[in-house]
Amino acid sequence: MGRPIVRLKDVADKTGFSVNTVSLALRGSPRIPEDTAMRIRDAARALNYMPNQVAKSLVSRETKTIGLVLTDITNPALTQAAQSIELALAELGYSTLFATSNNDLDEEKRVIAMFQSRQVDGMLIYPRSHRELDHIRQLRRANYPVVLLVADPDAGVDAVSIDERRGAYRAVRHLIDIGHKRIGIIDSANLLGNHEKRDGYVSALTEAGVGLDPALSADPQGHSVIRGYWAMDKLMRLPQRPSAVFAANDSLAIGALRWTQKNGLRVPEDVAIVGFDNIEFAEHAATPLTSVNYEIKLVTDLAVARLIELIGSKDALPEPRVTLIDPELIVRESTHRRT
Amino acid sequence: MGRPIVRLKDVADKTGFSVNTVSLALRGSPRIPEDTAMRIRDAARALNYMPNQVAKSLVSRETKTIGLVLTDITNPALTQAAQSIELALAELGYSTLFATSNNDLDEEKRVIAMFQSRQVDGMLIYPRSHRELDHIRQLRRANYPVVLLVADPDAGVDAVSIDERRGAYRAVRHLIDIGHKRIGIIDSANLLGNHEKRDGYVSALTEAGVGLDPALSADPQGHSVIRGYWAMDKLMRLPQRPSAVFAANDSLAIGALRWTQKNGLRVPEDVAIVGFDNIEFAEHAATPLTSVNYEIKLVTDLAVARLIELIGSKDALPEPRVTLIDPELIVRESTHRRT
DNA sequence: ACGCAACGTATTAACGATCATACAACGTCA
DNA sequence: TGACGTTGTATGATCGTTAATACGTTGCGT
Repeated sequence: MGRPIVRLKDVADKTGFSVNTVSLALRGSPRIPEDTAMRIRDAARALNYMPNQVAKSLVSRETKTIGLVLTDITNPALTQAAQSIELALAELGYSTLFATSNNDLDEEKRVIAMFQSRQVDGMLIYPRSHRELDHIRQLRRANYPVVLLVADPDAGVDAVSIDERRGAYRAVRHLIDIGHKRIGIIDSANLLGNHEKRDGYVSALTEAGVGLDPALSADPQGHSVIRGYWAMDKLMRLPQRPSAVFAANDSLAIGALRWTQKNGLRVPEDVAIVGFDNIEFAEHAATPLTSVNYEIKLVTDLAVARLIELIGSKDALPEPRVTLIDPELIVRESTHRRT
Repeated sequence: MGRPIVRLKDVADKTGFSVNTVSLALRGSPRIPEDTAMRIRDAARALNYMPNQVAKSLVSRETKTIGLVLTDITNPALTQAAQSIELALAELGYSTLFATSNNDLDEEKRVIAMFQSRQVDGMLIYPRSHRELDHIRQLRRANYPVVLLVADPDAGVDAVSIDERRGAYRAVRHLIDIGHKRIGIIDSANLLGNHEKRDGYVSALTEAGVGLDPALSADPQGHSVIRGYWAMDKLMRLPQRPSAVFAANDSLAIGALRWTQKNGLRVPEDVAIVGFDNIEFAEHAATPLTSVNYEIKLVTDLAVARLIELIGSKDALPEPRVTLIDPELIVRESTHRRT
C-alpha cells in the first residue's frame, strides 16, 4: 500500500478554502468567482489531484461502469463485439468491466452477482444458453438494466442480436438454390437450447421438400478450426456423402475446407462449403468462403443504445424489446451454381 | 433510477441487531456467536443482500480491480492475452476493467488517468509505443503498480513480454539455414520505436553476412490479412523478388500466402513464408505456415503474478524487472530446406 | 457478595466526495 | 438607518461499509 492519494482536502488545505468550495470550484460552479476558481484549479493541477470516482459513485449512486459478460473471448466474432462495445461505451463516458463465463452457467451467475456487487449501472450479456435465462429475467425484474447479445424473440429480456435462424436459412437456401440436396451441417447438437442455426437449416430443407437425414448432422464439440476438420471427417466418411456443408461459424468452415485440401477434394466441385460470421480469414481462405455476413457494429451500437436507454429510465424498466438484425449471405468461390 | 439497494441497515432492521453486528456476522467474525450469525445470514439471504463493493472500496482503499489497456483487441494475439489475463485475475479475486487506446498516445494517457481516477489497484498495459513510456514511468514513480506487456530490457518499468527480437531472429535464421539469401520482411516501418522484430531480422542477416536491401522491406500499414496481401504484392513486383518472406504476424503472413495463390506461385518452392504468433489459422492455412510460437498464457501469468506482487509491496515498489520469454519456431510446410 | 474478565452487541468515527443549507459580510434601497 | 438581497464561503449530513472503541451483561473466583 501506501500509495499517496491527493484528496479535495489537500487542495483545500493548500489554498485555504474549505473542501466544499474546492469541490464547487473544480466542478465549475457559477457560485465561485473566477478568481477563486483559478487559484483552486492551479493548486489542484500542482498537486495532480484526481477525483476519486469510488467516493463519487457512493454518493451519486452510479458508477458509470457497465459489465460485459462473454462466454469466451477467443471467438473472433465476440472479440469484435467486445471491441466495438468498449468503444461505444467509452464515447458515452462509461467504462467496461469484463468477465468471461467460460461457458459455465454457475460461472455466469457468479459473474453477474459480482457485477451487481460492484454496482455496475447495467450489463451486456452474451449468455451461455439461449434458453436458460431465468437468472437474467430475475435481474430484470429487480429493475436492473440488462441487454442480451443473443436471444430469441420471446426471451422476456431486452436483446439485440443478429437473426441466426434467418442467417442459417439463407445459407442453406442458397445451397438448395444452386442444386444441392444432400446438405450436411456442422453445429453443436446443443443441449443449451442454442438451436437457432439448426432451426434455420431445418426450415430451409423442409420448405424445399428435402428430407432430413440425421446422419448429415455433425457435432464439432467446439468451435475451433480443428473441431471443424474433425466434424467434416465424420460427414465425409458417410457412405452417402453430402454434396454441400453448412458450418455454424467460419472457423469450423475453415477446418472443413482444410479437410478437403488434405483429402484431395475440390471445393466447390466435390463439396460446397458455407460458413457463418464472415471473418476476415473466410474471405482469404484457400478457397474464399461463402459466409453469412452482418455488421457487428450495428448490433453492438443498438445494444449499447438500448442499455443506456434502460439506465436512463426513471421508474420501472419499459417492456423488454428484442431486436433481430437480418444478416446477408456473401457468396464466394466455395459455393458454385451446379448445372 | 430507483433500483432498490439492500444495505446492511436493512438486514439490521429486519433482525433487530445493529449494522455493525450484521457486518461482523456476515464476515464470519468469531466475536459473533453462531446462533446470532445464522439468524443474520438467513435474513441477509432472504433480502438478497449483496455487499456494496463501492462502499467497501472507499474504506479499504482497494478496489480489487485492475485496469487492462490494450491498443486494439481485434489482434488475435492480444485477444488471447486479454482472455487469459481476465482468467488469471478472476482466480485471484480481481476484476478486469478494460479499455483500448486505439493506438493513440493521448488516448492511452486518458485511459490511464481514468483508471487512476477509478482507483484500480494496478494496471497491465500494452503500450502503443515501446519507447515513449514517460507517462508510464511517471506512474511507477508515483508508486502505482504497472506491468507492461511489451518492452525492451531497459524500459525502466516492470514488464513481461515475449522476446520479439529473438523470435524474429529465429525465423529469419531458419530461412537462412535452409538456403535463402534474398529475404523480405513485412512489418510496420514503425515510427513508434517498435522495431524489435526488425532488429531480429537485421541481426540474423548481418550475422550470416547477407547484405541488407531496403527494397526488401514492405510496410503493410496495418496488421490485417488484406494488408499482408498488399505488402506481398509490393515485394513480389520487385525486379529481384525475394525467395522468402518474414511477416511480423500470422494475419500478414496469411495475406502473403493468399497472394501467392492468386498469382500462381507455389509455397515454399517459389517463395517461403514465415509468420509470427502461431495462431490457429496459421496451422490450418492453405499451406500450413511456419510461425514463431510462444505460450501466451505463460507471459500473462507471469505478468499477473508480478503485478500482484507489486500491489502487495508494502512500501516503495521494488526495482523494475523485465522478463523476456524466449519463443520457439514451429516449422511447417511453408518453408522447406532448399537443395 | 464483590471485583474483574470475557463475551456480545452498540456507538462513533472514518473513507472522499456531494448536496442542502447556514451564515457572515457587504451593498442597496426606502 | 435598518431591513433585505446578494455574494462568497463554510458547516453538517449523507452515501454503505469497516474499524476502533465503548458499554452493558454474564460468569467466575475468592
